[in-house]
Amino acid sequence: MDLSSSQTVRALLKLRELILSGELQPGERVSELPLVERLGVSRTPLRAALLRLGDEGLLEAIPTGGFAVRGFDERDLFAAIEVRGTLEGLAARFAAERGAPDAEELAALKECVDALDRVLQRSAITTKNFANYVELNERFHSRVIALAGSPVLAWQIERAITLPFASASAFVMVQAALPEAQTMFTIAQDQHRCIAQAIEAREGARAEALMQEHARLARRNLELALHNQRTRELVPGAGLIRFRGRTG
Amino acid sequence: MDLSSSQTVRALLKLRELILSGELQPGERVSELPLVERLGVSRTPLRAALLRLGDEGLLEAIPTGGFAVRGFDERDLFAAIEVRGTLEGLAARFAAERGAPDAEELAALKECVDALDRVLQRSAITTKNFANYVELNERFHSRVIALAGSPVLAWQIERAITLPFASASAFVMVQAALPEAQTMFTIAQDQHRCIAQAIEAREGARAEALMQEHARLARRNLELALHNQRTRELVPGAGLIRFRGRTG
DNA sequence: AACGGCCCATCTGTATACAGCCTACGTTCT
DNA sequence: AGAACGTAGGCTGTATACAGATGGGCCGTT
Repeated sequence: MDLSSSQTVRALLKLRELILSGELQPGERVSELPLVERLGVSRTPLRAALLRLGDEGLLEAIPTGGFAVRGFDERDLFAAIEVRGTLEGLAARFAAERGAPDAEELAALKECVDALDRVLQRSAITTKNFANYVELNERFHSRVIALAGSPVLAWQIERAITLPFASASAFVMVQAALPEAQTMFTIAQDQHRCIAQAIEAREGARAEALMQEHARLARRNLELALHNQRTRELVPGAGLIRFRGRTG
Repeated sequence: MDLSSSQTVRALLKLRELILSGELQPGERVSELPLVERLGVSRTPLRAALLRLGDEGLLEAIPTGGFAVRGFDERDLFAAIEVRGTLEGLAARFAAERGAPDAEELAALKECVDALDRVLQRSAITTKNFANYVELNERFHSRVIALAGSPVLAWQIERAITLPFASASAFVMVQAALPEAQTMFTIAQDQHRCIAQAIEAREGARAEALMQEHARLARRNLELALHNQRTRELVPGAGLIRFRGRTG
């Protein structure tokens, strides 16, 4: 059976989109029957999708049964980013301290940094080369994790970034809309390069610290974005975030 | 509906027990129909349990459909412990660096350390006061996480320790059977005390480092246990572990 | 008019029937 | 005898029917 077009996957994607787009408010109960006709799938695959989103953290179980949309505040976002940075930092350290790192994978990582250099040197990040940057950025992170050589760690990181605003490129789109954009991209890219160097030089502590700081750049982007009415709604899953004070 | 005695929970517990006890071999396909009669539940709650165990990491999805029992090797266990130590270290740092820590929660943490002292000073850890120690140990870890004051971090840690050999007290039972038992308990308890002191003194880096090292004690216990034929089968989920060389 | 109890609508949890697909075994052809 | 093809069995994915429980609304009473 083609899983990529299975009813379960379809329900999962549609439902996740429904939640992230804010059509379902935080705290709101997610009833099955209304969604059955809304998503065009039967209850069984819908339930599977609900269970999955519950594990992902977008939904929380209601004690009496069923699920409700989970809400987040700023501190939750910061914590999620810090968790990702910590785990990716661990991956960077593992990669650096590994006994026999794959020379090919190391070369692939450095190639990735070079490719990012070319994208950034060519021009400012616009919507045109934006997707390209995001893809390279994600590839960089994937390669560091691959170099760590630990399936369990990779799996845990994967689980940790299921929250929409925790992943590495969650705020890149926000970043591009900020006045500080170019500075941020420059700093991030320098961190990419230093991390690759640290891994190659077997400097585990340095690689770890750099990767953690790299994640904190995402936090700074988020802080800037949240204090700006215009960029606020660009944050992924903005509808789930309970802003302090008045809402945007 | 009483969730604690629901068919889904019953299936989940029985199935988890079946996997951890080794009745289902790693790599073996977990078919639904045979389990329906074996567990006495219908396919629907059984499927829910399978999905859940897939998210927990005990099962892995088969590309063509269904699930298989996941296997682990020593490196996987070490990575899982390191991940837990890293996240709990983060929690300890959060707890230490928190703006206004709850004085009551801090007192509860110190009370927990004192209680552990009393258990350890009274006598050697035997099967008698063993459960007591495990409970206090888990309470200590819970209280540090509570002091961190981050629901997202707590949730991520909860998710990270779903692997049976990743949790804080996974190897305590093994530890008690080792010749080095008393030394290990003494060291662990000193770490407990120092972590509490570091949190109280707002020494974030120290609290984090201590908690990480505390987790590495579990790793040392595991290493000792795995090199001993007698203690090897005491490791939780031992049936899932592919030992290097010949099997025990 | 306010409060309490009863009833109904609705929802979840569960069981089961059905359809398509994968796999493995047996048979047949070369 | 070996390989390839066909068939049958079993398995998963999906849909739907049924039961228990829960919560809200309405009506009656005070």
